[in-house]
Amino acid sequence: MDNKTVAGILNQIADILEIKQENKFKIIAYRHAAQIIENLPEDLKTTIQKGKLREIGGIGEVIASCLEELIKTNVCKHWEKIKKQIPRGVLNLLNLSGLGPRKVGFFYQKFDIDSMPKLKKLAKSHRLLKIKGWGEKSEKNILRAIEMYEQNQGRFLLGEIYPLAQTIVEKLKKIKSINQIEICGSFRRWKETVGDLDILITSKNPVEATNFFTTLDLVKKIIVCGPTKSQVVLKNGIKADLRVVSQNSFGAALHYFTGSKNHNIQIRKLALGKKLKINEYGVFKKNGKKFIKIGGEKEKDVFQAVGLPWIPPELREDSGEIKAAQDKSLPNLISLNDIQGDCHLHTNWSDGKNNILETITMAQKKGYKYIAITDHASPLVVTNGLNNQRALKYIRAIKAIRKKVKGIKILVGVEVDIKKNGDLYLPNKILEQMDLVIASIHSGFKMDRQTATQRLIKAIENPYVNIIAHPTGRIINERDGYPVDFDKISEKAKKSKVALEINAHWQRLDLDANQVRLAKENGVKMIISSDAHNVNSFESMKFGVAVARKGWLEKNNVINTWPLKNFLNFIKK
DNA sequence: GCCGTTTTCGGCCCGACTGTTTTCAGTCG
Repeated sequence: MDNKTVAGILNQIADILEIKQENKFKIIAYRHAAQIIENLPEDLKTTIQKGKLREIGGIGEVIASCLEELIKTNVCKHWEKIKKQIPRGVLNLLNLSGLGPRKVGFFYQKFDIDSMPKLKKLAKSHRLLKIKGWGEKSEKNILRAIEMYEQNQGRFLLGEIYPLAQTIVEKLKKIKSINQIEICGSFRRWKETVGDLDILITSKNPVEATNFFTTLDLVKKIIVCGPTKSQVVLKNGIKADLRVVSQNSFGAALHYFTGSKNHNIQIRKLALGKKLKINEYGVFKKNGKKFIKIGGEKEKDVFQAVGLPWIPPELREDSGEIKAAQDKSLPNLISLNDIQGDCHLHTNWSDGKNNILETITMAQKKGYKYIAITDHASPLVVTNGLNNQRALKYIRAIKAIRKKVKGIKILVGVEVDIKKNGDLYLPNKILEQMDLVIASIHSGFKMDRQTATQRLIKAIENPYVNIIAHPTGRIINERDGYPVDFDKISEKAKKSKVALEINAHWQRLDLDANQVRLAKENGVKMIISSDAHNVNSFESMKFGVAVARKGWLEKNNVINTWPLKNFLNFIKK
């Protein structure tokens, strides 16, 4: 049972407790635990084996024993018992916008509604109108929520939303009464997926700003429209919120709407201990019965009020950043400007779009000091991969072109497939002619943990391999990665001077932030690569850097932030 | 259910908007 499944079970327990209207703090405890397990960088099973489960804050006796039971037997008595009380279909209704546990519980008890079709039928029958507190709008909202759910489920990938977000900001910037604009939420924290866009602005004329926003040509539907808060659904299906605050509250609002929720809760708890109140309007000090505002224009006011330095948004996941800030041990995070070279690039020698020279020209434009051309060597037809003969020609071609290029070091590289048995698709006598060898898996994804681990370890042991690309093979929201024993891989990679890749393509982001953090703790070096298949995709680098930042990486952890000499030294084995 | 440099019991973050109400519960983030 993987961590995601376990987290799902904890959330399901919380859902049931909510519908049953149990103690809300119990519910929060289960949800909190679910989030902890979901963000755990290693297998829960490993954590349990190491005896570290009970050391995690937020996991107490009850939940810990439930987790142990789940890992051991795939079931847990408490869960088995409780899930019989509320049908699965009822829980599913909680996914409808505007429907919470009270309403869902009410429908189930009063009308035996346990599925969306039944709920739809009920809303259309107008039977609800006879009940006090329910009117026509409520009925319409239920039907609208079902329609929206059917059209669009789940979160959007950051990379697909990024250009849209930029467009919205550009449009809002044209309104004179709007001063500051910032997209907050998981977008500002650079989460790999975003559920919605939280846009924060300051404006002298909130009504004008709100009207402009809700009537943008990108808007499909208006859901909420108040004087300071509005919410719309955009044409691609994502929700976007606009909040308008005054200038002197901007910092507090920025912090508040950036989240994460759990991070905010921790900060506000600290504030309570100092007899302060923090909300989206500012930091307030208690004076008798009144509260006096003592800050909030700048985001750092919030942190300062609770005795902390400013914490970068990427770290605000309630995963140790507050303690690190208290201990003055926050990492000095890597930034996009630190990247000296991109060493995973494809050209039209395999499945890339541009030729070698066009690729080099783009690298020069980006100001890189070095790059590696790394076309596929693979039996897969779709990759147009190099075989032995073409690989030799390819090497000669790059060498011929690089003679004519100045100011940037061009490395001859290859991304060679790792076969099922862990051997590489090219023989060592060809690999030894490359400056840099990336090994990666492109087929045979269905492996158990031991097989996958062994396959990667064998590749790492090859004396010519420098980098393992997209180490888990996942595609976000499409394909789970193969399960690997991360400790073993890390240990072997460290020993063999092999770097693990952070693949910056926004559909991959592989390693992910939690794995990156674990790799850092394990002392493995990493490399951030765009895996660009055309020159426009060089831009993906920022998403990879974001993953590195979310994984607490500093410059020294990432070999392509190093000067050329040090980089070459690392890949010379 | 979890937690503790005021606590092993008694707390647990905070406010806007909606839809239906005449003062508020439910939902959301």
